[in-house]
Formats: sequence, structure tokens, C-alpha cells
Amino acid sequence: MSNLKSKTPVKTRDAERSRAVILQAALEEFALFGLGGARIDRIAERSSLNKRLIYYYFSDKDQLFQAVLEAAYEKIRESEQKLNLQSLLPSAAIRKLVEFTWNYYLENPAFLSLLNSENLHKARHIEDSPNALTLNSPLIELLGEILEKGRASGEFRGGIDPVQLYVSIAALSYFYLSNNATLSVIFGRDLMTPKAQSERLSHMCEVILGYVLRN
Amino acid sequence: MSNLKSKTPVKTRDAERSRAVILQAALEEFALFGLGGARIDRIAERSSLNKRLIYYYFSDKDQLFQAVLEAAYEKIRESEQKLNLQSLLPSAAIRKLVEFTWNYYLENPAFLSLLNSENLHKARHIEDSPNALTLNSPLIELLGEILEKGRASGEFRGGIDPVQLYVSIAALSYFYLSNNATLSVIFGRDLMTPKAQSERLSHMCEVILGYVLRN
Amino acid sequence: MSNLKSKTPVKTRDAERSRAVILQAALEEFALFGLGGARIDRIAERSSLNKRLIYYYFSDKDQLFQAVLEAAYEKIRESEQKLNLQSLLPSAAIRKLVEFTWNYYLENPAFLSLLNSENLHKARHIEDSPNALTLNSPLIELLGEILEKGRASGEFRGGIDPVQLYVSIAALSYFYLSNNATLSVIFGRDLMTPKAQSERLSHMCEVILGYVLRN
Amino acid sequence: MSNLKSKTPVKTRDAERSRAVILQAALEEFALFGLGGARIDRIAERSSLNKRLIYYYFSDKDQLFQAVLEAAYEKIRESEQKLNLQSLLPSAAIRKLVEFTWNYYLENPAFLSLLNSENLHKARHIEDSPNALTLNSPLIELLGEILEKGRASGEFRGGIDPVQLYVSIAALSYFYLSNNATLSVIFGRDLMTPKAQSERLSHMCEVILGYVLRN
DNA sequence: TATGAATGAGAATTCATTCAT
DNA sequence: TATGAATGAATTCTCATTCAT
Repeated sequence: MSNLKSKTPVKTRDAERSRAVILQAALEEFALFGLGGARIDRIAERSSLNKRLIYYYFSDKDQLFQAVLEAAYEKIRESEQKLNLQSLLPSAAIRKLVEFTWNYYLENPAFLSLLNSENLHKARHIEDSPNALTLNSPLIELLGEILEKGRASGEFRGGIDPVQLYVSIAALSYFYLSNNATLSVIFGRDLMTPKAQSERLSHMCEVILGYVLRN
Repeated sequence: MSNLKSKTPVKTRDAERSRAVILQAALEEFALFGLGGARIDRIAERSSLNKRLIYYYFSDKDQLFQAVLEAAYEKIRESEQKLNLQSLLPSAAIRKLVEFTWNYYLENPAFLSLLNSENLHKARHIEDSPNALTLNSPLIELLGEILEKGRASGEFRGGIDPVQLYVSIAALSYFYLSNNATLSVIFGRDLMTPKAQSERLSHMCEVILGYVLRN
Repeated sequence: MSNLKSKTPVKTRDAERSRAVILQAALEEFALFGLGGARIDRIAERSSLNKRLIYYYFSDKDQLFQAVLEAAYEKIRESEQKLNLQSLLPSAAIRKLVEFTWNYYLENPAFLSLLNSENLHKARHIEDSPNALTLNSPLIELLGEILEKGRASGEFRGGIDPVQLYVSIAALSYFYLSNNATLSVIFGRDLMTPKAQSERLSHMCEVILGYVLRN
Repeated sequence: MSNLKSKTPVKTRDAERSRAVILQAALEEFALFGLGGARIDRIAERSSLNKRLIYYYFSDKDQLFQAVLEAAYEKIRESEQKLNLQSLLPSAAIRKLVEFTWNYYLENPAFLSLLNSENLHKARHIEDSPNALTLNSPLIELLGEILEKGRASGEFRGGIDPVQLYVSIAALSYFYLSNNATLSVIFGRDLMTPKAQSERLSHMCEVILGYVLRN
């Protein structure tokens, strides 16, 4: 085992690795400071790589941001696909989606920050990102099937738009976590204590299930 | 009285007005580009005032941002207070709050953008903004009373945390509008058509009322 | 005399002066190194002014180059207008134009270098320089009149295109001076000694006058 | 012999060819952008060869420029030698030299651009180019003989310095073509139409022959 | 002979901020 | 109160060149 690792030393001249290291460093930097506030110099430092190399691989700041964004979207889509919602009962599936969304955002605050930046910039980076377009469709389709299954069994109410539901599920977690800093100040209470977190999760499940369930 | 005004022409030596003009220009600039992306030069242009004056009134970029933020919070609080929710039946009050939140965010996109920036910066500007702290309390208190009144009358379920509810109401509108750009790209449909807007509002009312109402 | 100067001290905050100083420094730099080889830093040093100020007045390197070019053209046009060729006999006028051209180029090598740079860049800077277009017309017109006068008196041959003649007069001096460095190496003789210079001037007069004079 | 070549496919390990390809690519790049503006990266692209190889063959940008310049001089000298001026009558020889010069410059604009660059750099590259020095002598000598032959036959005037004449012949074509961009803008007419070209050639022949011919 | 990866020094340009009037 | 002029410190990006294979 350990000798396996020694057989593959951390190569210096490894394009794949360098690209990945830069992407990770850039993700952190963009998440912390936004697109405008991010500094290429700091990304170079973070990645312990030469600043020039960033331009070598990504041409400029915007294209770097785009690459980071694409990677972030791919990552969440992969996680979503591992959920296997189709194998669950409708209400369990919905609950699992709410929980997954919450946990994913909680563990990947950089993703939220990235999306905020991208929205500030009117989505211009994803717009010309070829694979972005079809990224969400599978989940929405699946959600549609779940809603239909639940409705057929009489468990769920009818007429629910899966996009609206998906947006609402995301919204409830996203807003709480993304705006946690200002909300905590304004309400004068720490919204990130373990207790607060579990209360939020319960609340969201109640809201969403209260909505989809027939009564 | 009226001749006082005619003696001081509109564009000169009117401190109050200059301050206000700068604040408005800064609001637009910060909303469009974020704190990091905003340019003092452009704020000067937007306000057709001298750049130096901005420093005269607001000392530096951060304090300017803070002033803009405070003004934005004040404005929404004022609007909230005009709602007169206490005079309505509980369910009508809740519905009205949902509608108000949606409409306010819709009409004041700069406010959302500002909050995103402030959250990116960990709320450091409101933190030392003396009046920010108590800003939300009245509404939360009122919401608590409404929930209690509804519960007492048997219309509402019990055990609802007004803060959670308030956050969720805000979340549903905020996320949809703030992230509209990326969502529209990803779902491949324009979320801001009049039809899409009214569908969203209906959906949100159903979600929130579905949650608070006993059955 | 000397107290005149003390009455107008070198003001620091003098926009006109700063602009002029930058233009002069830029002229020298561009002449020495071409557009691509010129360094904004060195222009700042040359002018003992802040680099930032260059951008303040001229926006970017290209616009600075354009401004320098325009100034250079204006200067030679002014000098040409002082020639008063119309008051001379045709052959004297032609000779004077040849001599003037030679001397002007000799004393303003930066002008030649600037034109070379501009031609390397396909004249893109003068192209959108509003006043450049009509700059040469007056002289060409005057030259046409001189040629006609000479022809009418039987002194000059007919059918001479003033533009062709003007270009040829310029060419004979320009090429010699602009390409002096390579020519001197290739011919193995210094083309800039006083003797060489006066020989060149004689030669050019003979060529041009030999061409325009009837016999 | 022939099978040796077939064993080495066209694109690999052919040092001679690679050198030549690089030289050609560099010629184009230097001609388009000058020495300062030329980019090693682009030369690599143009030659579809690796950037590293350029350094392998030519050490650095300056030496590459020097090699390009030498090749360009060699090429024009070769062409000049094919003219066989000695076999012509003096006036025909002069006319042919004017025409050749014009056509050569017309067909090799890169050569002109290269010389401009070299002059901007004070001829420092040819200076230490061993073969450059004697390059022009044969033609000048030949021109001297032609002039003498013409003078002896009474056709040409006497006292013409062949260097001056050669420079003037070059000047008339060079300036027109090299400065065509700015001249076209300033005179507001396209100097490169077929008609304009042939007019220029006629004019130059008249000027030069008008000068050398006795009357 | 050939090439992709990597880099330090430098270049243009930007930006918040201050000076002088 | 108002403003044009001036600046130092960054910041993005470029470029010739070298390293490792």
C-alpha cells in the first residue's frame, strides 16, 4: 500500500494535477472574495504554483471562474445522481432530497458563494458553458416521476410543478446558509449552532412535506 | 419658505441632496457589481458629482457601502411597517406578508444584490451599524402574535417558530429572484415572464399556507 | 527677461503643461523604440511625472501614440505653411520645398520614426484621427499651382501629378535619413557627415529639378 | 540516397527543413509586427513547430531576427544578380533597375518592413553579420560602369555618384510602398490600385531617366 | 530532434485615495 | 461645499526563456 504511493511520487510536471490544484485553489478564493475580489496572486499562492501557470491553463480570470463553476456543478450533479431517489417511496424520496440539499450546501459553502457571484454577473459564465444547459434536467424529470407516483397513490396532492418544488427546496436551505451572516446579526442569534441547524432542517421538512402531502 | 429654496439653486451647495444623490448612485453601482466590483469613479459619474465629494461625505468605500446598506434596510422596514398586518385575519396576514415580500424583492432587486454582497463579506458592515440590530425584531414579534392568534382560533398548527417562518418566506422569493439568472439558464426557461412570476407567487402562497394551516 | 520666468513658476498642477510634457516624452520614447517597444514606465520617467497621469490624460498606449502622431503632423504642417512658396518663382519654390523637406526630416528624426511605426500598424491611428485627413491637401494644391505656373511660363514640363512629385520629394530625403543606419553599414560609409549631407541635398535638387524643368 | 529520404518522413527530424520553416514563419511575424511586436509563440504557431525548437536553432529572438534579415538580404542580392544589367544599353539598364526595384519591393513587402525594423534598431543586427558588409558592392560597381558607359557615349550626364543614384532609385519605390498606409489616408486615395501602381512606376522612370539622361 | 510544462521579470492598466485650489 | 490634478500600490496579464523528458 504505502509503497504504491512511493511509486507514484508527486510529480512536478503533471499537467492534470496542476490543473486540479489550481481549480481547487481558485474555488476557495472565488468563494471567499467573489469574482471581483479574488486575486490571481492569491490563487497562485494557495496552489503553490506559479501565477503564470494559471494563465497557461485557463487564459484569464473569467475562464478560470467558468472552469471552477463547471467543476462545481458537475460535482453536485454527481452527488445528486448517487441519491437513488427512484428506489424510495415518494415521501421518503422528497424528504431525502430536502436533507441532501441541506447537507450538500452545508458542506459546500463555496458552491453557494460561487452561485451568488455567477448571478451577480448575470450567469454569463454558464451561459456559454456547453454542458451546463442539460445539467439539471435529469433530476427535474425524476422529481416529476416521484410527484406523479405520490399523486397516483393518493399520498401527494396533484398539480405540483417539479421545477417550482425543486426551486423551493433549494431556496429554503440556500437562503438560510448563504445569508446566515446577515440573518444572524439581524436576529441576534447564531443560526449555525448544531441545535439551530437541526431545527432548520426539521422546519424545512415540515414545510415541504406539508405542501406535497395531500393533507 | 418657498423663496428660500428658489435662492439656493438645485445643483449647488446642497449637502443633503448631494449625499442622497451619492447614496442612490452607489446603491445602483454596488447592486450591479458588488462591493469589490464597484468603482468609485463610476459612482461619481452616476451621481454627476465629483469623486472627491464622495470621500468628503463618506470617508471611504466601505463606509459608503455601509451607508447604502443601512438606507436599504431602513427602506424595507418602513414598507413593512405600513403593512398593518395586525389588522388582518391570521391567514390573510400571512398571505399578505408572502405577497409583500415577493413584490418588494421584485421591485427592489438592488436590495437582494446588496445583501448578497454583505453576506460575502460576512456581514461586517451591518455588524457595526448601531441601528441594524433591532431592525427586524418588531416584525418577528408581530409574526409571533399572528401565529399565536391563528393557533388559538384553531386555524393554524402550533409550534411554529416565527423566525423560521420569516426566513422561509423570505427564502422562497429571494432565491428565485436573486438566482434567476442561473436558474433560467439551467432550466432553459425564462423565469421572469409575467406568467412565470404569477405561478411562482401562487406556489409560494400554497407552500407557506399549506404549512401554517392546520390541515 | 529672467524675472519674467520667475513670474511664471513651474506650476505643478497645470494640466496643459503636464499634457505637453507627457506628449514630448512619449514622442521621444516612441521614436526610439517604436510603438511596441516603447515603455509607459520610461515615458513617465522621461516626463518626471506619474505613470498614472499618462492614463489620466491619454487613456492608453494607443491613444497616447495617436495624440503624439497628431501633434507631429500638426507641427510639420505649420512649418510647411510658413514656407510661403506661393511668393517664389516656380523653380525656386520647388527647390525650397526639397530643401525644407530635407532639413525638416534631418532636424526631426522622431517624425520619421513615428511614421514608420504608424505604417507598421497600417495607419490605424491616423485613420480615426479626424483632422489628419485634410492635413496635406493645402500643400498639394499649392504644389499643383506652382507646377501649373511653371508649365505656363514654359519653364516646367507638363503633366506632372503634384501628389507623385510630393511623394518623390519626400521619398528622396526620407529613405536616406530613415534608412541611414542600414545604408551606412551596407555601403561601408558614413552617410551623415556634413559632406555626405550636402552631397545628398545637391543630388536631390538635381534629381527633382532635372525632372520638372523642361530641358 | 533516395531511400534515405523515404525513410525519414517529411515532418520529423529534418533539421534543414525545420530551420527553413521557422525562418519563413519568423519573416512573416517580424514583417507584420516588427521586432518588438513579434511573438515567439506566434512564430511557433505559424511554423507548426514547437517553441522550444526555435530556441534550439536560433538561441534567442535577436539572433532569429538576424538570421531572417540575412536571408532576406541574400535573396534580394540573388535576384539582383540575375538582372544581367551589363548586357543592356545604359538607359535600358537604368530603367530595368528601376522596374526591378519597384517589383521586388512590391512582391516582398516583408523585406521593407524588416529593413524598417532594423533601422529602428540602428542596424545592430547587420552590423555583426559578417557577409552583410560586402553585399551591395557588386551592384554599385556595376552601376558605376553603366553610368560611365552612358556618359562616354554622350547619352548620360557626368558626375553621377552611383551610390546616390542607387539610394534614390530605392527611395522612390521604398517610400511609396512602405508608407503606403499613411499616404493613402492622408491623400485620401488608394495608392495600391493597379492604375496607381503603374502611374507610380512611370513617374519614377521619368524622374530617374530625366536625371541621368543628358537632356 | 522534438515537445509540453513551468517560471521570473516585466508590462499595461486599474483603483482607491489624497493634494491643492 | 466643490473640483480637477496627482499618485502609490496593486492587479491582471504578457513574454522571452528554461526545465524535464
